[in-house]
Amino acid sequence: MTNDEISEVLSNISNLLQIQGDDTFRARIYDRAAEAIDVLSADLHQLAEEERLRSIPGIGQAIEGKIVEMLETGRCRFYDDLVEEMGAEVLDLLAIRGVGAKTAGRLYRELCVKSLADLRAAIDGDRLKQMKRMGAKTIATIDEGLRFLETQQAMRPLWQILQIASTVFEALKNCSDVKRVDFTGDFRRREEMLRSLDFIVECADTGAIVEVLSGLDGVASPIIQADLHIAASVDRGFPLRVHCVSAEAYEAALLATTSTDAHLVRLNQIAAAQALEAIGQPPPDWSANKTESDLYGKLGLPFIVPELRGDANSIEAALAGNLPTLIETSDLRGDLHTHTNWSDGRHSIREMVEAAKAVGHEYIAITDHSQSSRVANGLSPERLQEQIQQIREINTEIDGIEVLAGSEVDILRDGSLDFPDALLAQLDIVVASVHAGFSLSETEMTERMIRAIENPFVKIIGHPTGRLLGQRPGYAVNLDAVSDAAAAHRVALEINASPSRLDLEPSAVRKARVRNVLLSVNTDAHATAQLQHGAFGVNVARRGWLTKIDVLNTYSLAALKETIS
DNA sequence: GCCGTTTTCGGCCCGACTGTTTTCAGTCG
Repeated sequence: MTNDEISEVLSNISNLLQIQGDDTFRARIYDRAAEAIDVLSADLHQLAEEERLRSIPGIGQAIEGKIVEMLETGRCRFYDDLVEEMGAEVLDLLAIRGVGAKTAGRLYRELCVKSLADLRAAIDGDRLKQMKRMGAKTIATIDEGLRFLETQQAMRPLWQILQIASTVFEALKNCSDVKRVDFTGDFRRREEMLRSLDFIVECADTGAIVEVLSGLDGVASPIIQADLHIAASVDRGFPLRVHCVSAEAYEAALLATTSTDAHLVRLNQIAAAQALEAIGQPPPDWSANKTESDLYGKLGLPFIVPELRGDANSIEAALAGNLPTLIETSDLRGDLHTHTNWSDGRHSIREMVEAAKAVGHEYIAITDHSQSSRVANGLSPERLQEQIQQIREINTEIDGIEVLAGSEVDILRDGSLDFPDALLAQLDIVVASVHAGFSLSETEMTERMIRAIENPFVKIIGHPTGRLLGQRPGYAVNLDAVSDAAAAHRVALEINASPSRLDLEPSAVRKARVRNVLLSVNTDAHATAQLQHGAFGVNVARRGWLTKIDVLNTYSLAALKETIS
């Protein structure tokens, strides 16, 4: 098992113990151990071999034993027994905004709520009212949080499906009956939230596909459906579909399955105007043996990339000759939002800088948290001074990359910043973000963010809506007003590339672009490996119609410095 | 369950905010 997997098990143990009503101090120890492993730069296997697991703060004899068991057997019996007894679904309750371990525990023990569905039934059956300290407002908050999760239940964040997606892709590719395979559907359009995982294969034998899928860990109940589709599920009931087609029909089917209905309907209107049969299932004769490019060409259109096939707008733009040349991941020349172990990151400044250099970046900004973010070990003004000093030294010692001294400074409730201007003035770049006080009204939040934008030292607004994919909607804010202010003050809005954020989202990016806002695709990396997450952000940027010049960190170092000076 | 003791049990932790209370319990970042 990997560090991350072991950390997750320990964190789940902590939550299950708390829900069960165990001693909170005992339960929290598991969470602290999970956190300690989460920020650990060393490999647990290595530490175990050297018998140094106990050197990790918060890990004693008992947890050491469980870690060793997991490393050796891939299982933890103590955890398995808890799951056996309580069910794994009770952990889903903790994803609800406003429900922590205490409330989940009371719901579990007093109302026998063991899943989101149980909670829905309890709320609808008015059973929460009977609990102590459970007033109308609290119930409404829980109901609202649950409703949000219910809207997300049929979807999965892209990152959560990535691993199994690549496993299935490789297995299909290696199947001797399969001549060709591609991703299609939501995944190929690079949606950040998927409704299904779709593949298209050139293969005459659907039975062979079922056989391949049956042999894969993490894929459940593959069956052949009518019209050569194979349906299965992955990741607790998430739909997986494989479309089997002939060589002649392959690319027409790829086009049809990649496009949303809106995109395909518009394409077929154009086809109809030329007296051509509609593209669909089965593909018409005129499309046989044509590539996707040929098919668009036949309709008088340039090739439209999958990311822009979510609606018909790209077709209108193409007809008008206004299709943008979209940004590529290779256009990114630096990262302007990263963390180190000075605050809540895993690695040192030097490690982050070396890793950024390995990614191919020309510059990296170190932007640790500011003093108000106490849980994130935010830097005091004194520590920031010290860090600036150290960054300047490292910059002279390391060749081939420029290290910028920065800060991800909190935007306080009133829109003022968490550090005085005199300190911000010493930094090369300031990212300003909201980390607390999410419940302001839209007007207040908008004013708060605009006030931050108006600060002359602020160059980027970090994760502008605060959303967490599938977990938390963004806070109420008027993004049009924020965009206008950002454009006026030449402050960039961030596309936070952290796969669990992807904030701004594509439609907001597109609106910002129309308002002449500069954007910045940053990883918000808290560990060296996360410096490679830029591609997730570029997906969003592409779906938001961005070209290279719309994105601050595609600039050369000189151009960047001029822009942010 | 972990940690650190003038060493074997007693205390664990960060502060703002909210809702349900009338002094506090719980969540969140």
